[in-house]
Amino acid sequence: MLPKVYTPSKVEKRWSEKWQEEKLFLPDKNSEKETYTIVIPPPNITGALHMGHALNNTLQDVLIRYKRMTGFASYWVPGTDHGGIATQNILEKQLKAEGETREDLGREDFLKRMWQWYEECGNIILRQLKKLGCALDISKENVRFTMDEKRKNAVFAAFKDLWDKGYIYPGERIINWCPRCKTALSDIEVEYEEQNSKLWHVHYPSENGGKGLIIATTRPETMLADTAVAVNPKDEKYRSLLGKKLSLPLTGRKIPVISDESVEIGFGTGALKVTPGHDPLDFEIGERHKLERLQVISFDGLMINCPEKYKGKKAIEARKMIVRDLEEAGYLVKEEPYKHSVSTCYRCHAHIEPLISEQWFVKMKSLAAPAINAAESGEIKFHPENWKKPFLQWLENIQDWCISRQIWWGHRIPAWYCLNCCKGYLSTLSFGDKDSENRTYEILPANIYPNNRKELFKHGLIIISKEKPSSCPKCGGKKFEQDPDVLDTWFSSALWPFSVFNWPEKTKDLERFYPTSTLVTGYEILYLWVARMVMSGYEHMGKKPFSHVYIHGTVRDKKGKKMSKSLGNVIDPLEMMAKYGTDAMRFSLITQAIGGKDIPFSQEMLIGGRNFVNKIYNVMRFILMHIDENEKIKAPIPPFFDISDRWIFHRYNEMIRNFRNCMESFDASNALNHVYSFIWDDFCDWYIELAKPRLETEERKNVFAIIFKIFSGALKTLHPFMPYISEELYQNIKKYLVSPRKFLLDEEIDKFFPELTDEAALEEMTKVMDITSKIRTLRSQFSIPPAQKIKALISSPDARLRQTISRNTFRIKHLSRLCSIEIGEMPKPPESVCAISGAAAIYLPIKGIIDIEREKTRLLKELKKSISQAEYAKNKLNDKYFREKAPKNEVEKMKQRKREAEEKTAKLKSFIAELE
RNA sequence: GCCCAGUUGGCGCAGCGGUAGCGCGUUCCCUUGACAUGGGAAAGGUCAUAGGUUCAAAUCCUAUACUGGGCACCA
Repeated sequence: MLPKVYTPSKVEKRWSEKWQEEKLFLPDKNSEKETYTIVIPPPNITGALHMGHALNNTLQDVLIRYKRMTGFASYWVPGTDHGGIATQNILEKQLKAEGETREDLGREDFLKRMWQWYEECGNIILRQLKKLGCALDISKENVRFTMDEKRKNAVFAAFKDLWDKGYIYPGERIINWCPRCKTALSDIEVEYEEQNSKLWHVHYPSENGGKGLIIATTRPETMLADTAVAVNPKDEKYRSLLGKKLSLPLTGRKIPVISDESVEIGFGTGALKVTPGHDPLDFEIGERHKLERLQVISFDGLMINCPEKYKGKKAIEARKMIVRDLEEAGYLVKEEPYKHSVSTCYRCHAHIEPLISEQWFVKMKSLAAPAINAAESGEIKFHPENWKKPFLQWLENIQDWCISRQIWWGHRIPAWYCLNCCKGYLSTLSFGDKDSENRTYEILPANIYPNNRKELFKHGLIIISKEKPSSCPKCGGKKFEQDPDVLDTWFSSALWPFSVFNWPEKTKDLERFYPTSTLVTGYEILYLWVARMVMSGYEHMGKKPFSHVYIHGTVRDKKGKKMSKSLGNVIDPLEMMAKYGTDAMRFSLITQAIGGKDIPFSQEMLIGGRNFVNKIYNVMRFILMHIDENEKIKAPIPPFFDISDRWIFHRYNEMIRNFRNCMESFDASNALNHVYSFIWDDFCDWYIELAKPRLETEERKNVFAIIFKIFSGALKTLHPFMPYISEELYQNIKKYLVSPRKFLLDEEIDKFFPELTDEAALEEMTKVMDITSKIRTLRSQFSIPPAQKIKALISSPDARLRQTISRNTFRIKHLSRLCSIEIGEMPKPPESVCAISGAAAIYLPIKGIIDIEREKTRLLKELKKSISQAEYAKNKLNDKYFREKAPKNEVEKMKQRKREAEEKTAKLKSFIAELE
C-alpha cells in the first residue's frame, strides 16, 4: 500500500537516473519525424543553479517534452559557457583568499587553474538541471562547452570569416573600462544606476586673468585632462570668447574656447569643458577639433599625469580634493545637488571609467540588416511580441561591437605579430606574462594606452591564424607574438546555435537540426545574446538560427526586488526542490510565467504545487486500492450511456483542445491551468466521486476502463510540466493500459476529437452539479452534519426537467448525502428550508431546528439579488437599440435570464410569505 | 526626453466587447475508508481616474496619475 503522502526525493532520483541511463533524451537518429530543436542557453560555469536557470530550463523542458509527445523528434542540446569575466572573477577571488593575484601566477598557470575549475565544477550545473527533471542528455559525449575543441574551431572560423570580409578591425576610441575587472566592456555590458550627486560650477578665467567663463561639471577630477572649453556657435553669450584661451584652474594650463554644434545652449552654463580622454562625447568633439587627448585616470582607476598631490589617488578621492582646492582658490562658483545616472559594470558593479584605448571591434551595421529583416518580416517570431520593437530599435541603432577583453580566460584573439616585421611598431614594455622566453619585442597590453595594433593593421602586418604560424609569409621570420587579449564571451555565445553542431564542419547534425526551432530566454539578454545569434546565424550559416524566441521574465522576490546575495533575498531552487519537490517548484514557476512578465516568487507559492502533486498521487492511490492486481482492463468503447462518463469525456476533450491551443501559442502557464483544473475539479471532485458507488456494480469494468483512459491521458498532458510524478504514476498503472510504452515521454498526447463533444451531457451534468451545490449550501447553512442523511424534495412544473432529475436521482443522492429524493410538483412543506436551481425548487424538511429569522434573512438576501437581476434583464430588453442591434442569441440569452430571474423572484417571495 | 508594459477582492495573478475567475489567505462545518498537502460552504471586487466609441466596456480609443522596464541623454 502506498503511503498517504508522496515523498518526491526518492522518486525523482530514480527516474532522473533511469532516463539518463536509457538515453531517453538523445534524438532518434533514424526517425523520420520532423525535428524540434532547442539549444540551451549555456549556463556559465560559475557555480550553482539559481531561480532564473530553474525558470528558463523548466520552460524549455516543457516545450521539448510537449513536442516530443505530439509527434516530433525533439532534441534539446546541452552545454555550458566558459563565462569570461564572470568566471575569471570567481577564480581571482579564490586566489585573493590565498593571498595571490593572477599576475603572481602568470597567464599559463592561471589558465591551468581555470581549466581545473572547469573540470571540477563545470558540470555541476548540468547535474542540477538533471535534478530539475530536464530532458537533457548530460553524458560527456553530448555536452558542449564554449571553449572545447569543436567550439574553438567555430570561434576561429567565425573570426577569420569576419576578418576576411573586413568586419573586424583594431581601433582606438573611448571604451567602457571596468577598473575592477581590468578590462574593456561593450556598450551593452554597461548598466546604469541613478545616483544623487552634485553639479559643480567652476570658473575658468581667461589666460590674461580676464573674466573667462563658468562651466558646470559632475566630474571635476577630469578637468585636469581638459583640452578645451566648447560653446555653441550660436550662443551670443560666449561669442566674444571664441578663439580666446582660458587658464585651467589648479594647473594654469592654457586651453582654447572652441565652438561646437553639439553643445546645447542653456544646458548647464552653456559652456562645456572638453575632456577627450575621459568622456565619449568629448572624445568626438576632440576628433572634430583635433584636440590633444590627455589621460589623468589610469586603467586602475588612479590619478596619473597630474599635480603630485593627486597622483595615485582614486578618482573619487581626487574629486573631493579638487573640489576643496577649487573652493579654496576661489574657482568654485556653486555646488548644486544633481541626479544623474552612473555607469556600472554588469559583472561587478564597479564604476565604469570611459577611457581611450585600442581594442578590437566588429563593424555591425551590415550584419544587422538581415536580422532586422527577419524580425520585421516575422521570419523570426517573438513571444510575447512586444519585445520585437525594442529588438528592432536596438539593431537599428547598432554600434560597432568591442570584442576584446583584457582578461585571460576566454578564446584568445587569433591575431599574430611577426616580431621581425613589427619591429619599430612595437614597444618593449612587458605585460606581465611569464611565458615569453624568446620575446624581443612585445605587444603592449591593451590596458596601457597607447599601443600600436592599428598601425600594424594599416601596414598589413597582422596575421590571423588559429595556431602559431610556422613562418612569416612576408619575411620568413619564425618569432611571433599572439595578441594578449581574449574575445568577449558573447562572441562564442553568438555562434552557439550552429557551433553546437560542430560548424564549420558540415555535419549531419548541423544539416538535420539547424535552424533550430525555439530559443527560450530572459529578456535581459535579448541584445547581448539573442540579437547576436541572429546576426551570426545569417552571416555564417546564411539562415536564421531559430524561428521562435520565447521570452520570459525575471524571477524576483515577493516584493518584486531582484534577488541578490547582498539583499539576502535569494531563494535557492535546490533547497526548494528538496523541501517541496521538483514538480511542485516547476508547477509554481510555470503557472506564474505569464506573457514574459517578471515573477514575484516566494516559498508560499510552492505549497499549491506540492498540494497538487499530493492530490494526483492520492487519486492514484484510490484507483489502485480498488483494483485487483491481476484485473484486466480493456479500452473503453463508446458509446457511453452513463451521463458522467459522457461528461468526463466531453470535459477531457475540451481540456485537450485548450491545452494544445495554449501550448501552440507559447502559453505554458494557461496550458497547465487547464490540466490542473481538469484533474482536480472535474476528474477528482466530480467524476471519481460519482464513480465510487459504481465500482461495486456490474459497471465496474467499464468505469475502470474509463478511469484509466482519462487518467493516463491527463498524466500525459501533465508530463511536460511535472515529469516525475507523472512518470511515477504512469509506471504504476502501466499494466492496466492498452499499449503502454517504456516511458511516459514516449507516449503520444491525445488529439482533440470533435466527435467526443457532448453538449447534452454537459448540460445534464451541470444541472446535477448545480442541484448538488444548492443542497450542500443548505446543509452547510443549517448545520446539518455531513454524516446525517436527509430527505430532499424537488419540485418543478417542467416535466422534462423532472425527468432529467429523476434520471440522476442516485447521483444527486450520493453527492449530496441524501437518503431519498422525492420529485414532483409540490408546495413547500412546512418546517423545511429551500433553494432554487433554475426551474426547480429544492426543499429540505428539517424538523424543529429552523431558525426562522435566519432563514428569512437568507431568503431576503437572495430575493434582492434576484430582483436586481430581473430588473437588469428587463431594462436591457426594453432598450430597443439592444433588441435591434445586439446579436439574436444575446437577446435570447437575456430573455431567458429575465424569465429565470422572475420565476426565482416569485418563488422566493412565496417562500418568504410562508414564513410570516 | 522617447518607447513599452502594468494598475482587477487582504496578497499574487487570469480574463481583454455581452453585468468578474484562479491560487494563497480569512471565517464556519466536517477527521465519511484516495487525499486535513483533504472535502463542503461563506465572506470579500461599482476591474486606477476622467472623458469617448458601442445596443453593450474590466475588455476598444484618448488623456491623467502612479508603478515597473527598455532606449537615448546626462555639462
